[in-house]
Formats: sequence, C-alpha cells, structure tokens
Amino acid sequence: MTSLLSQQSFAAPQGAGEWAGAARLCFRQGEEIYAQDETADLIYRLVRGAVRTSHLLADGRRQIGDFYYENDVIGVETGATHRFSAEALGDCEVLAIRRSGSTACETGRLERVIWQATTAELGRAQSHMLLLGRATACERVARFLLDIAARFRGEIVALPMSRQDMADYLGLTIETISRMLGRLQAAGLVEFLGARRYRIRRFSALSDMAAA
Amino acid sequence: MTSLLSQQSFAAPQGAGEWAGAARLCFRQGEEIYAQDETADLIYRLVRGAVRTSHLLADGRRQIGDFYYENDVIGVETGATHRFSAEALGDCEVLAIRRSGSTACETGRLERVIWQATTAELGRAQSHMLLLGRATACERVARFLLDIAARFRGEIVALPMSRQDMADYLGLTIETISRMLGRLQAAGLVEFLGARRYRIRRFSALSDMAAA
DNA sequence: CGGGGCCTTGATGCTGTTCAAATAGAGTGG
DNA sequence: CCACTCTATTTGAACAGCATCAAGGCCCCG
Repeated sequence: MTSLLSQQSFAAPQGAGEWAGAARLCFRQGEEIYAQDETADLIYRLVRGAVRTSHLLADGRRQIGDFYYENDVIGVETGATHRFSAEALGDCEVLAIRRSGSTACETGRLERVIWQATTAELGRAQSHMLLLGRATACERVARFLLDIAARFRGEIVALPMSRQDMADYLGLTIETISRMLGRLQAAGLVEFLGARRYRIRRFSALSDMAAA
Repeated sequence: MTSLLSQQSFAAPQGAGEWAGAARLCFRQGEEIYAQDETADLIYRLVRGAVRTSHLLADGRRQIGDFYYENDVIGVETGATHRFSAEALGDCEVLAIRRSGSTACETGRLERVIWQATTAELGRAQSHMLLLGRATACERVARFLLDIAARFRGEIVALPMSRQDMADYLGLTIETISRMLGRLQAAGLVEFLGARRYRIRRFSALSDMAAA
C-alpha cells in the first residue's frame, strides 16, 4: 500500500512538468546555494535535504529567514536580487530553473509555481513577524518545536540546524535557546534524545506555551 | 500646472480601470475596515488617509503589521481569512472590490493588482522581520522615522499613529519609544514639533543609527 | 478656561544577554 | 574498537537593556 506510486505523488504534488527543463544540483553541508544581493534569476525546488535562508548585517548580526525542506521552493524574491542567501543545512539536492524574465503575473506553468511560492513566503514571513514582535523566549522556542514537528510524519523529530541557526531564527542567543529547551524538557512537554532529536510529550500543553 | 489632471494621475498611477466597479467607502478615526479572522473576499485601495493593520493575541498583546497610505492596497491575504484587521488611523476613504473568487494567478487586470500587492506585502514583511529580529530599540525607532519620512515629499513629516501604535509595530513599549525619540532629538538627529510632527536634521547620521 | 487623553520622565525590576567554563558529542586516526 | 581532538551544547554568574509601575506635564478640544 505504501508503494512507490503514493510516495511519488507525495513528492511531486503539483506535477513535475514545471521543472522539466531544470538543472539538478547538489550541495554539501554549509555550501551556499545563492548569495545575498546576488541577481535572482533562478528559482529552486528542494528535492532532498534542508536549507536555511539568512540575511547578514554589516556588523555580523544574522537573521535566519526560514528553514526549508523537501518540495519547498526557494529563491523567489520581490526585487531583482536576493535579500537572503541560502545555505545547505546538510547535503542536499535541488532543481534550478531560470525564471523567464517575466516578473509579471502570467498564466504559464512556471508563473503558477512562482505565485504559490510567493504566497507561501508571505504567510510564513507574517507568522515569523508575529513570533519576533511580541513573544517571550519560551513562547518562541515552544512554537519553533511545534512548527518543525508539523513538517514530519514520524513521532521523533530531527533538527537539521544548529543552536546558532535556531537562535538567529528566533532572535535569541544560543544560551537562551538551550535554557528554554531545558526548561520545556524539565516540565515534561518534550523529551530530547541527544541535542538534535526530540519528541513532543504533551502536545496541548506545548501549544499553550506557544500562545497564539 | 499643478492641475486636477496631474493630481489625478498621481492618485492613480497604474490606471484606475481595475477599480472601475469598486465601491467607495469612508471610515472615521479608529473605525475598523475589516476584522481579524473575517473572510477575505474584498480588497481595498486606500484613496485618502492612513490605515494600520493589527493582529491581536488572546491575552491582549498586539502586533501592528504595517501602516498604509494613499494608493496602497490592503486586504490581500494568503488564506481565506484576514490574518490582520485594518483600522483607520484618521478619517479615510477607500475603494473596495470583490476579488473574483480566483485565488490563482491570472492575467486579468485585478489579478495583476493582487500580484503587485502581494509582492509588496512580502517585501515589507521581510523588512519588518529583520527589524524585529535583531535590532536594538534605538535602531528600530531610527529606522521607523526614516521609513515614514521616505513616504513623504515635504521636509516636515506627520505621524498619523499614536505612540502605542508605534510600540506595537516595533515590538517595544510606549515608554521606550518616547525615550528613544528623546535621545535621537537630544543628539540632534531629528527635531520634533509637538509629539506628532518631526523633521530629520542629520539624515546620514540617522541612517547610521538604523544600521542595515 | 478646564477636562481628559496622550505623551514624557523617573525609579525599580525582570528577562534575556554576555562572559566564562564545564560537558557532551561527533568525527578521526591509531 | 578505543582514545583523542575539536566543535557544539549546556550550565553558571554577573550585567544590561528594556519593561513595568508610578507620577507629572503637555496639548488638543470642547
């Protein structure tokens, strides 16, 4: 029942036609897929692995835009250049395709992909905004654990990113991240199996911690 | 020379055709244009006045999404309902039009408006994210003053929003806002004429305070 | 001229940061 | 397979920035 077919249809829910002429690229851990301020003439579809997008300020402060997984589209921008860079969190594989020069909204298949990716980006950016604006450290971490868990089927969730990545995503320090994770575990809401794997123990209580 | 015609063409830079069948609505200060969680079947074009969008959490914490001025489009959403509500900051006037049910990306004139508004939203949400994630109180306030000023021709800038609105936009308290404004004024970077009008005195120095 | 909301200013406290050090864990070579 | 090393993570203590609490002043508008 859990055949290759159903697995394939899960891996390419919108049909693979849009990505027919795309180039297949591989990146190793930490490698840059595209750079901040680079011209944004390619868009990418993540086939395997995980990616972070990050924005670096002049003085070294960093903000992680988001984390991406299989089937997510990255590289779509509102301007001519990339506001964020994209780096592979582990070894990963992407399809890259040139966006046909048209920045406008058209009926073509690729434009539909761009539209969907843009609205998805907007939704996630808005959620991220709410998180950064008015949430306590504990709420941010709780929401993060829930969000990551929501992307997986299995009960045990893997964290492909470092504590520093989490900190730069949540607008906190690694020490605070570590302390809040410890607190949530001590309260029995989550259980860690090493630093990079966890399981949610009390979902509703964790949701309460995450507030709205 | 500064005729009605040129004023009109400024008021409708992309042609008014898209808004031909739109209803004209007026709101008084503080009135709600649309509510959080309400079905998002209308989009709006702000003709006169200023608007804030805000998201309320269960415990009363509030996050301002953004501030909007003449010719801005509001009400475009990533889902079926409004994630933010919209309120008039002063008396204002909007055009409202039903988005034709099609959530997809099409070549129609209205779809083009929606596309442009969506990308504008994404860009602003990303900037806002960077501001909330890794900026100090002083940097946030400096950037805010620059951003608002960038929307006006004149040298003297009016603030249509209260200190509470600014605070909920920047993720700070009104007291901190007030102190930072005082500090920037004491440093000679800006000059206030009453609480709601200011002038930028040293633009480059203010830009430096705002960091990236 | 007076009322009331908005804004500013001051004193104190708490959350999260910073600095510092210990520990755990992953990768490597013997 | 184990010891070793290097990095990532955790933990602790002191500090700083912003929040909170509390007055006081300004300004707008009747």
